[in-house]
Amino acid sequence: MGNLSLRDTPCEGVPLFAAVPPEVDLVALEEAELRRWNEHGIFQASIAQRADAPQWVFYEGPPSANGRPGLHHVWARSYKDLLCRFQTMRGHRVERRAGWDTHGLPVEVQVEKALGISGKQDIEEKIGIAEFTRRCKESVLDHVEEWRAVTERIGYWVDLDDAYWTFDPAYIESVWWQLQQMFNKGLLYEDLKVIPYCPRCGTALSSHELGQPGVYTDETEESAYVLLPLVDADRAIVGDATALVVWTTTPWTLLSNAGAAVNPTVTYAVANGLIVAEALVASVLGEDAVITTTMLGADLVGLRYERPFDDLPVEPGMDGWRVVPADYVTTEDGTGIVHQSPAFGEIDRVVARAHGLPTFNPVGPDGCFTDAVSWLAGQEVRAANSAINDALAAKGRLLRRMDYTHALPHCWRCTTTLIYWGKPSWYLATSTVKDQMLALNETIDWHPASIQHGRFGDWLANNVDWALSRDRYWGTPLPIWRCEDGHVTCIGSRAELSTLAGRDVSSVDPHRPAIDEVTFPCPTCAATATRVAPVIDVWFDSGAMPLAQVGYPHVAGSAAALQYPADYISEAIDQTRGWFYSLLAVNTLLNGTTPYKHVMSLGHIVDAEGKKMSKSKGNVIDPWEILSTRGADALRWWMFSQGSPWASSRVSFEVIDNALRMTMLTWWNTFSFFTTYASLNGFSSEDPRIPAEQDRPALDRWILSRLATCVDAVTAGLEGYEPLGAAQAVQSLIDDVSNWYVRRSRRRFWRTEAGAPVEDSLAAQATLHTVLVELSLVMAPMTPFVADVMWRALTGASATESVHLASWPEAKPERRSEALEEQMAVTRRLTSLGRSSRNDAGVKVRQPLGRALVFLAPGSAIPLFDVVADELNVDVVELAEDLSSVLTYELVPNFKRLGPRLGESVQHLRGALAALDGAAVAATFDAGGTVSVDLNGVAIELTAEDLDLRMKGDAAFAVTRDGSEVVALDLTIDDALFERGLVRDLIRHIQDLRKSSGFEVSDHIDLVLDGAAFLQAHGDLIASEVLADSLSHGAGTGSGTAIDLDGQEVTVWISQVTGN
RNA sequence: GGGGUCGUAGCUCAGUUGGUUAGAGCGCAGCACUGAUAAUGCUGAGGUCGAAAGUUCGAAUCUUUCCGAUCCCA
Repeated sequence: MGNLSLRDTPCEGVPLFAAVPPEVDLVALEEAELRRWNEHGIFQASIAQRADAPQWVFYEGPPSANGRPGLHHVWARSYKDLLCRFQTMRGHRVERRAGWDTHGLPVEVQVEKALGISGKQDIEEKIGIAEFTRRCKESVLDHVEEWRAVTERIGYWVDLDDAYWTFDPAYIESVWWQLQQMFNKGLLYEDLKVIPYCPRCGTALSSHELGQPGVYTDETEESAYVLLPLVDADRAIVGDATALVVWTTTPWTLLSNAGAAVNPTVTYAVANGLIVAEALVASVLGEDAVITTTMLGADLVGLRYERPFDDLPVEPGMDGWRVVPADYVTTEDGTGIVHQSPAFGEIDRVVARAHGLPTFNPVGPDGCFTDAVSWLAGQEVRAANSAINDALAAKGRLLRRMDYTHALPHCWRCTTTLIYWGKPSWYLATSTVKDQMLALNETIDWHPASIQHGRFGDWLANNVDWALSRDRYWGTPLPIWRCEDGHVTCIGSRAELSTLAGRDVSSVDPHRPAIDEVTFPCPTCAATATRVAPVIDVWFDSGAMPLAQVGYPHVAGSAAALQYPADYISEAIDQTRGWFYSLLAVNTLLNGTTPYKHVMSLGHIVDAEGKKMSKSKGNVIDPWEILSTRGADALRWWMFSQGSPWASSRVSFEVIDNALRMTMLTWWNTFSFFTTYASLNGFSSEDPRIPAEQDRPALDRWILSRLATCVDAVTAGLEGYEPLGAAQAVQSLIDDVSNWYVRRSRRRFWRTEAGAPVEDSLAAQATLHTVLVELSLVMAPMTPFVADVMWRALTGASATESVHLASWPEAKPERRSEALEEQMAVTRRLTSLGRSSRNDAGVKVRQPLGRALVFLAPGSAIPLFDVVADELNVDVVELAEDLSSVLTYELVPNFKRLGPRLGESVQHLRGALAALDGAAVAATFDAGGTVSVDLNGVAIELTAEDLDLRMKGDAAFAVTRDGSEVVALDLTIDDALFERGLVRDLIRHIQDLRKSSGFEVSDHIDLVLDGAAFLQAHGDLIASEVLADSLSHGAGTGSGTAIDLDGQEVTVWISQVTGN
């Protein structure tokens, strides 16, 4: 019977499947898909078709476009895209607006480099602020193009044409308005900020500059143990103490002393009339010092003392020179009491602010004492240490002076030793909303969960006010104007500024320097108010993004366009103190709510050695190297399937190729296999003869159950922000489809067995079709390109349609059968055991065997015996019931049940069970009985559930065992079995010959065999297996092919049947 | 120096509330299949779960300390 006669009759109007080759050029495929998506506006359509659907809000954390996008950016962008695509298919409207973080020091530094200049002086004098900020903007725009290209190429769907830009005037005005809200609540204030400062260059150094090699080198300074005499102290607490002792390595800061800090939980002692931490008495006061009293630091709080120097005038309301509590104080060194000078130590400043200590700054920008300290005026501060110690000694306030060597930072430009110096700065009072932020943090769903109370929670708990101002150029200008009398006005828009200025400045560039030129009469005193110099921290820009991206509230329609809060944000873990924090801080200050509900905090991409990628190490992988050779889906799939998103991941071409081969190409091959035969058979998924799913063979129902299980797992994984579980579920399904379902079903696709019912083949094709269609749906968010190509090929969709416009597959509980899945699992385990037996016995699968005995644990699922038999090439598989002759049971306690009941003695139970006859126990349990076992003299009753019965032992068979499951192969090979083995061998050789002769798989042949007379009895089998229309024995014409069948020579002639 | 995360097979990584047989892929060794074929599959070897102590009847899993890696901060 010819193949054509077996063709299904195609349904009208339903297109046939085109055969797809197994080789695939993913890069070309993806590029074609990108063009198609663009041409037909698929992304826009995916949002537009859900115009009335419930929103699922996503915020794009704006990348700072000051460099080329690297692989780590692709990493984060892939996870963003993943969930946005998923939630879209789930039926949400997911608007995604791109955003660019455009301001900031890194941009300025890059422009400085490009211009060959360095430092603020150069910028102002050589270039001018106007030209400089113009160049900064230009530089950002340059890089955005590269970002755009990568973003599109990886399939990250985000609206790049309607992106928000932090330099946009509407954005800046929204930032201003948000700052004004905070200012009006008294949350924006000016105070000193203590910064590492180079007195020679007159500039602060950034932490980045401090991180340069060679910046920290050892310096020796004259440190001092200083007495602070107590004033009006309560003797009940301090006993005979007369003074506190503090230690400082910077005596020059004593002029501005404002308080002394103790740790409230540390024990302090009075010895020789002086107070120091008890643990430090010997090191400060000597081994022979005698302790007369001890007390907790908390007891000392509030004590007053005489200030060491009184050069600086005390103003009304100042309340200093007392003991305050501070948890950071330790007894590692010094005296356990720490001198506080808020203008010269950042911790001091924070402590002082918390406890109302005054601040003095007698040091000028040149690093020298000012005239406020007449006897030191003009002296460089560190050089004055010795004179200061002399003065203390003269007053009897110096306990000890000594040289002390420690590492200090130096200016990388001029090697001058840096000092920590207080500079006026603007702060946001975030610490006033610390508890609120902590409470909001409890409502945020973090992935991984450890961030919530770990890195992020810790960071919030230690919150200090946000130092907002930056003395730079390219940033959002701080919207504060001040007159000579110090009256401060905070504006919220250019319109407001116009009103104050009495002229229209609503189209003035809100950047420096243009905005600096706008002045107005102070609303309080009418003196001229000018803008204060600083710009704001770029992190505020990004934190203000939920409102600012729509220009709220000034832009018309912005209130309606607001999307707040976000359901989902995702960035790398370094954003914990960056964007994750700035978003929460800004919005807590503004309206007391969290701006995001779910966060995915990603690990870093590192190189194959686990080192962070950096330009200086030269180990950076350019994303294009992968995108142009393996493609975006390969990269994405590797990311999602390789491991936890939050663990750092080692990337290399090797691991990506591996992921590609293992799953993507297997998947494609299965797809190709399906289309090959669907095309050949003229299959239509609408064919009315296709049996209903529940009427299909077990193998079909099994893979459909596995499919439903997989869909459920992917849904749960992506709904739960745990993509790894989703990817693993797909991976395992693809493996099951390819390596079990297709392999077991191949003959059903061939359609060559004359007697086989067409329904069976249709069932197989329809089943595989369903699996592949749903697989393309669940893979769509992960590998959007391949999924779309497959989905359209499988559904006959046109070029304007897309899997990304489709709905997520529904859960189909009716398809799932745990029992069937377990049955198949047992089947596969037994098959594996049987193969192991064959391996051990050295009997190849082509050689048929008579029977296999299988043994299962009581209550085990029953395998599909015919499948096991077929896989193992045995005639029968028998479930053996009485094992006592060849096998026995090992009785293992069910620890989970018995542990709590028996306690410690459970450990002896296993030994006690050895005395029992396993087979007898099994029989008793089967009959519903219980057994009694003697455990250390106590009789214990055990039920079937209390014991795990495992097979053990061996027999005259080839036996392989794993746990309770055993396969014993009967190795007896009689003449008949042996002959059948030879026939299989011959068939294989003929198939080889067909192929080497260039025949198609569907070509029919005429076959002539000469030799090995026993073959004549197997003619029908041979003929049907090799598609022989005729088979004759005896010499053929021409030269045949000689085949050796275990010593018997057979000569074979084949020729193609023509005119069929 | 402080804090976070991580240490599981030669390599890259899973491991669901603690349960007595710790898994996968790659690599390696052997074998099979030959109608998805320069493809694929199977079988196997390989682990004192970084170290030590503790909690527990029982620890890869919980606690503490130490060692190492890495990130953030100073």
